[in-house]
Amino acid sequence: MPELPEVETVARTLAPEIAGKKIRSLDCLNASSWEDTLPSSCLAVFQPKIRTVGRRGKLLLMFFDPFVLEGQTVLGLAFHLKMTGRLFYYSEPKEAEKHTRIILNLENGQRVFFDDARKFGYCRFFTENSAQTWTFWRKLAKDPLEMAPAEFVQAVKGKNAAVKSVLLQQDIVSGIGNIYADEALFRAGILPDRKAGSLSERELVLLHESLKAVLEDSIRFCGSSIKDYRTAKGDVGSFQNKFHVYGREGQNCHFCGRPLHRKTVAGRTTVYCVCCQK
DNA sequence: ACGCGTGCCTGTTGGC
DNA sequence: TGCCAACAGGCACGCG
Repeated sequence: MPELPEVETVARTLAPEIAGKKIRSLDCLNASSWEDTLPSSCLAVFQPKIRTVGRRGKLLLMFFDPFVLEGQTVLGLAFHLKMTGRLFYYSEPKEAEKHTRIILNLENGQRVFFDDARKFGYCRFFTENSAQTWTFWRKLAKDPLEMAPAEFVQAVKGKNAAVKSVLLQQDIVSGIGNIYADEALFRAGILPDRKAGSLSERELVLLHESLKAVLEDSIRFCGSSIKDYRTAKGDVGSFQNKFHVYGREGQNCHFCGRPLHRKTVAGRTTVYCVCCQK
C-alpha cells in the first residue's frame, strides 16, 4: 500500500527516465481508472513535454508544459496509487499485462504503465483551478516533512478522534497510511486509540518528530514492499524489514520483549505494544 | 461540524 | 483437495 515514502520513491525513480520527454498519447484500458471530465485524448493533440515528477501527499504528479483545454489550464497528470497501484517505466516496447489500466506513450516507444489490480487508483489532470474543482486536491494538507512542529501541533490538537484516525486524515496531515501511522505511534510511545486532544504539547512534538524520522528512514530504504509496491524500475523496497509493529501481532516487541497486541482502531488493523506505548 | 460505519474492488489466505 | 468467507485499506459518501 503506497504511502508517502513509496510514492516519493516512485517519483525519484521515474523522474530521471521521463523528465524532458514528450507524451505522445495515453491509452486507457479501464474506463474507471481515468477520473476526469476532461478527455485524456487531448494529450495526443497537445503532446506536452514532461518537466518534472513530484509528489503531493500520496499523489504522484507529472508536471508538464501547461496547455489550455475547455477554458482550463492543465498543469500535469496526478496519479493516486491507493492500495495496489504501480507505475513502471519501460524503455522498450512492452505488452499490457493483466492489471495494466493506463499506458502513457512517450517519445521513441518508451512508455509508463499504470498497473492496478484492484482498480481503486486513478489518474487525472491537475489544473490551475483544481482548488475549486477537485475536493481532495483542495483539502489535501501538508505532509509531516513539510510541516513545522508548531503547524503539526496546531493541526492535530483539539481533535476528539483517536490519534491514529487523525493521522490517517489527509486533510489534517497528508501522506500517512496504516503502516507509518502504527510505526510512528510506536516510536513516539503513544497508544493509537488515545484521543488526539488528550496529547500534551510535548507528546505532539514527539509524534511529529517520530513521523518525520520513520518517513525519512523508509525513503532511505526505498519504501516498504509488503506485496504490491515496487519502484518505477520494478525493484522492491526494504523498509518492511525494519518494522517494529506493522504486521508483527503476537511477535515480541523489539524494545521490551513482550508480545505485541492487535486491535481495530479507526476501522483499521492496528498493532501496538501495551508496555511501551502509553 | 464532526465522528463513525459502509461500499468500492480483486487477489490471497486460512479454516473446514 | 476444493470451496468460500475473511481480509487487505484509502477515500467518498451517508447517517446521526
